[in-house]
Amino acid sequence: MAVSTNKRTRIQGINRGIILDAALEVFSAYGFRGSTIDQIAAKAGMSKPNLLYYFPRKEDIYVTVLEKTLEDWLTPFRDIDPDGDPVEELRKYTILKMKMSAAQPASSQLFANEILHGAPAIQEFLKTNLKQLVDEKAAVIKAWIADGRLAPVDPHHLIFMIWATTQHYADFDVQVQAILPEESRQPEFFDSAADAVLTILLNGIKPR
Amino acid sequence: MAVSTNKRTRIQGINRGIILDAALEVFSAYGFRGSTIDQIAAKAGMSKPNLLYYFPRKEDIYVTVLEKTLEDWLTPFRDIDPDGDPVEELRKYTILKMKMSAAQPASSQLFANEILHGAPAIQEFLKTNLKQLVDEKAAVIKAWIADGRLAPVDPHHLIFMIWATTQHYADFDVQVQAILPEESRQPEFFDSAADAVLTILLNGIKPR
DNA sequence: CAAAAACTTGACTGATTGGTCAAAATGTAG
DNA sequence: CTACATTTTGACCAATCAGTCAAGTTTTTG
Repeated sequence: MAVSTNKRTRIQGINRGIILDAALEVFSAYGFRGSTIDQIAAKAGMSKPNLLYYFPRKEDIYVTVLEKTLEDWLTPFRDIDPDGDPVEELRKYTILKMKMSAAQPASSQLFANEILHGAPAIQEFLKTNLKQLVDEKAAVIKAWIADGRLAPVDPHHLIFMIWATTQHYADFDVQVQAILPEESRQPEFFDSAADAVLTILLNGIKPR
Repeated sequence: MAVSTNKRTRIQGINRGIILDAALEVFSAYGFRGSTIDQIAAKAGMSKPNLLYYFPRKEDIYVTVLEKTLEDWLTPFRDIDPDGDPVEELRKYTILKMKMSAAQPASSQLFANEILHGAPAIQEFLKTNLKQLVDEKAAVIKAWIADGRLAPVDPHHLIFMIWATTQHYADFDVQVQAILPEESRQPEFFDSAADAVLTILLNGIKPR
């Protein structure tokens, strides 16, 4: 992490990156209201006024982290290939999302928290950019169905289902870990989770 | 709502109920840290000191609402009948959860928020009561699979999948509404959502 | 290497908010 | 109707926290 973000100078690039990394951890754990600038500053290893030198308001940090995160999570969705094999494309996408849930639960949690509380910072984005992208991919799925290469299911709800299921493992991790039998709670646990999810999902949408 | 809760006196019963209803609305919308006692008191139509007369600490209100909510959501899960038809039992359960997501999104959101932030107030409950209940139902599903009445899938992950998918419609409502085509955003929208979810899910788990 | 620009921070401020308290108002039992 | 218990509230307090400011320190530039 710690990717330099819009570096005007060398130091700016480094420090903005450090701050955003710290902010992701803090905001995802405690939510916007539950996080303090002091916490983020401490985690970033700098004083509060120094942090405010880079991001004048708490909200600026939050929105910046959120937007960066959103882009990350949308990339694999964009990459769904209309010319690929339907089942294979959806398997690939689902596995990728499961892997992201395992590797970066914090960013999924940050996003979940934002939506859960009414998406005050990104409602516009959802209604415009995201909606357009989803409509696009829904059309692709519709075409696959028309060609008889996928069972007839509502594309939007199929997309929701993949999102819900995969992100569940990041967002509800505490619950998953509390419930799963001890022997399943290994590092490779995500593989078997992906297996189970894919079995049900793919059998559910294969053409009949 | 406004069910009298452990009424010592008539007034206590009424007012505790009113407070808990108000608290559910406020906490689910803003989270624990994001909600203020003043907000809850205002929504309950009483002064802050009066509210604190019934629940001495903010956390007391929160925990009480959370526990009440949890019980509500677990009841239909408990009711899954080992002697019923597997596919029919899971269909019934899924539809019920979809309906609850539509009718009481606030309580689902309250719970989601708690888990999302590490379940500080109910971790013990998850590890003991909930785990035991889930293990029980997982055993039922396992038996169904052994009898060839259900496709072989990991029971725990199947349960997670149903939870994730159904609660998604309550917890991510803002996103769902932002993305769904306008013509699908009718009151009956939940029926078509349930349809789509059930189609995929049930086809995914029917014995092959 | 000197001057300017960029960066850093201790000390502070005002607003918010969880919780207290003592006095008043209301309800209830005999 | 009276005495007692319960309920209600305005005024207040202490802690927390976002954001400011002025005075420093470090880095860059010519």
